[in-house]
Amino acid sequence: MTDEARTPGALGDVLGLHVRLAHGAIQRHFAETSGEVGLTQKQISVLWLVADWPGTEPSQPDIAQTDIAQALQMDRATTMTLVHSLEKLGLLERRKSAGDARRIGLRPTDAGLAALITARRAIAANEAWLHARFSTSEANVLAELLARIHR
Amino acid sequence: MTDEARTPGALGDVLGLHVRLAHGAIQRHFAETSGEVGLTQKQISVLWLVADWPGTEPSQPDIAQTDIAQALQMDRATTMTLVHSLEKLGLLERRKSAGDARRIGLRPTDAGLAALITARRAIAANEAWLHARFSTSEANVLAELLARIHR
DNA sequence: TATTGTTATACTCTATAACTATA
DNA sequence: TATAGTTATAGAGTATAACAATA
Repeated sequence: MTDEARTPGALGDVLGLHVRLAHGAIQRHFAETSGEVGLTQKQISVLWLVADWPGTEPSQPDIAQTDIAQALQMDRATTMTLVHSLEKLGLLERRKSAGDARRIGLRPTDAGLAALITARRAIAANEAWLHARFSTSEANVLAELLARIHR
Repeated sequence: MTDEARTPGALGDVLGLHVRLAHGAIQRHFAETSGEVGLTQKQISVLWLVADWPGTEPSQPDIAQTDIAQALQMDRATTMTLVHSLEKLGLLERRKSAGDARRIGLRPTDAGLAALITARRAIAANEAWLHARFSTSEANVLAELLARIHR
């Protein structure tokens, strides 16, 4: 198919718009149903990443802001805002990396791990709402196609 | 599949995250490559909607903010910001509807129609970048699955 | 020179709540 | 009562640019 042929003739043909509207719908639904959680999806993503980071062994370096920025495809400054908001809430703590003094390692606090359990439940509920309209294979296809965009 | 079974075990299993990252990637690419256009994707969507509105016949009412809010799934206040920004740029004009004095009909100006041509070219380029990773049928599937989320 | 974190700043998007005018 | 537009306000999210400390 040539580029000409796929030039959108109507607004509804624009794939980017479908992604944007879907994103908005998901955001809205999460905001409306996650009242008790008190964390945004983005904050939860960060907390989740920090908690899942494999470097719990002393030899491995803790996760740092750069790693989060890369994983979630954000600017360093944007990442800082998120990380500091979680620190302010007492959900993660920061300490200088042993190996590289520029890096500041991040670890979830006990409160952070507890909050993550609640938060993941809210994410799971949101996912269930989302998946309700798809078969398992459709959901897998959707995730794979979307990953091609952001990978 | 039960809800239990689809509870995400890792952050990468979260479908909502894939939508969010894909949305971000598209936004970023458009922002980086659309320099000359001077309009955001959202502004272009509004201008496009106004220009495509069928009510050019005197009998039909012009499109109003409420219609845009519904089509793009935005709050009325959010819609206002967008519409006013386009009016300030001289790309569309507003005038009271003949039938219903509460509605303010929107029409593209000549400058608006000219800007839309350039803007649609930028959208087409962004779409081409997006579609480059999909076959035609994959793109159709993706659009359809996303529509199920926001429809 | 490059990387990490930081600060300051700004813009877009989004929404809520309260208001006016009209239906 | 309900709808359309408005205003004021606020909070996310995002990014850029310039800076200090470290590699």
